[in-house]
Amino acid sequence: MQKPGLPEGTRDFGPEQSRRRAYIFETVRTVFIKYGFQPLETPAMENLSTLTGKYGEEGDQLLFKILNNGDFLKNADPDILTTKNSARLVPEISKRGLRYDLTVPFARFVVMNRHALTFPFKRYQIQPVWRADRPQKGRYREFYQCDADVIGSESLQYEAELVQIYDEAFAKLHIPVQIKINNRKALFGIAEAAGITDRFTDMTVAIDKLDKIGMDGVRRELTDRGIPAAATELLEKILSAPSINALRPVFAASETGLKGLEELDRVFRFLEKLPLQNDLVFDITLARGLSYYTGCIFEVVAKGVSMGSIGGGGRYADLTGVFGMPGLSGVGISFGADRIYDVLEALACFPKSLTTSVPVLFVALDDATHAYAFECVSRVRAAGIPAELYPEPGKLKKQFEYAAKLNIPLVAIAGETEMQNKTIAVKNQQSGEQRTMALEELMTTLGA
RNA sequence: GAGGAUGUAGCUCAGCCGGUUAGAGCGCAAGUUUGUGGCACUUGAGGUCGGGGGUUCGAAACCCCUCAUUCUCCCCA
Repeated sequence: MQKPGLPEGTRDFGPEQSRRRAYIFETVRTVFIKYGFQPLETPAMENLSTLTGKYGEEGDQLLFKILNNGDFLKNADPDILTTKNSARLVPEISKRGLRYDLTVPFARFVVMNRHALTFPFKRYQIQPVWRADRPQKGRYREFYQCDADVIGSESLQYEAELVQIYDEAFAKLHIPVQIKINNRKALFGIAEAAGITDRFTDMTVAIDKLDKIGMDGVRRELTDRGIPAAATELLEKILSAPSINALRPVFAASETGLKGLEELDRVFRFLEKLPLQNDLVFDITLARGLSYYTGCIFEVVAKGVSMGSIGGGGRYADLTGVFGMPGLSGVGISFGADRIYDVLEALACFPKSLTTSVPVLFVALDDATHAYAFECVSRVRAAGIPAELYPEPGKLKKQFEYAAKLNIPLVAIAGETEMQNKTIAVKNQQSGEQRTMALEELMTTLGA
């Protein structure tokens, strides 16, 4: 016998968890559909060549690789085998991997199906992704993303729409959030102003941590990364007055920087007269890791819960270029369903109705009434009402306990008398009240 | 990749410096109640103390190794 277990960072979802997760997916999906996004599903595994090189060096290490089938060592290069160089061995023995996000598979899909698609193409996708990261709080090795992307248009209208989607979905989920927005071009403008465009990535990584490690920490980080003191000083000045208008003079010499501010301005103007239920804030320190972002970038954090970001996204000018279809601009957002789950739990914000499986349980006392109850439960189901019948007639104690444990609010008892009178004794589990009624009345109560 | 923490009953955990038959709460099963759950009481089942090795008269406890889980950093949803 072996002890059962799960791979690190993965989880089972019991009935209640599954119902709660479905609630999150449905809420998000409903909003996606409302904004005209179309469903898409792609395989769990992709060719490794599709995935590698898209997420930076770190990302490649976090990819789950799938071992080739068959005698995969037979054709592997013997030199590589003997040198034990893992990095070089991987392509020899693995040609597929689990997807790391939904955006790259989407780009692959768009390129492969360009003739069949109408642009701008808006798709949503709700599927699991896998990352070989070290699991910790709010971080799993298998987790769901709910993505909405539109590709084939540069209109900033879509940035505004995606903000509305975030706002609407989180309002529906009753999670108060802060939607942060920034623009990679604005970030580049800073680098230009500071004369450190060659250290752009180092710079963004450092200032991204401002709210976490403070200005002193950022200064240290910049110095450690070898950014000159003069540039650091200027950065400090810029970060201390972070509003779109305040940045304009700084970017006087940076065309890209000004363009970034302009784009941000457009997005805010779209939304100006349309009140949001959550905060939309410009945050110049927001950087986001994925290197393919080129324009506006988003991140969502829940207020009052320390959980990292529960959503993120942005615009990428040329995501499909690597697959041979350049010049197609896209913008998208992602909801981190698993973290949203954790936040909803921390906030105790799940609807109570999600704990009930069926509204009524039928119970019987002996074989004869069991048959009668079977008829009753069938008729109730035929009317479209979920219902259950306990499989063992007799001991009512057991049957009532079953109803209590499954949170079933009504128990319908079929006894000798009820069967003869074509009625059913219905007990309300919460109030303890019990009344004998015709089956039709029960169905009416349950809203048939 | 770097560093901490924790592994004892189905679950959550107690078990202090090594010392008799390893405990509690919850849960589970049966009963008090053969047409009525939650409450109460009674009884019962259930443990290779993560695994391996070592120290010792004696190890759940101390040491080493190993496996697993979890948290932090890096990075991210």
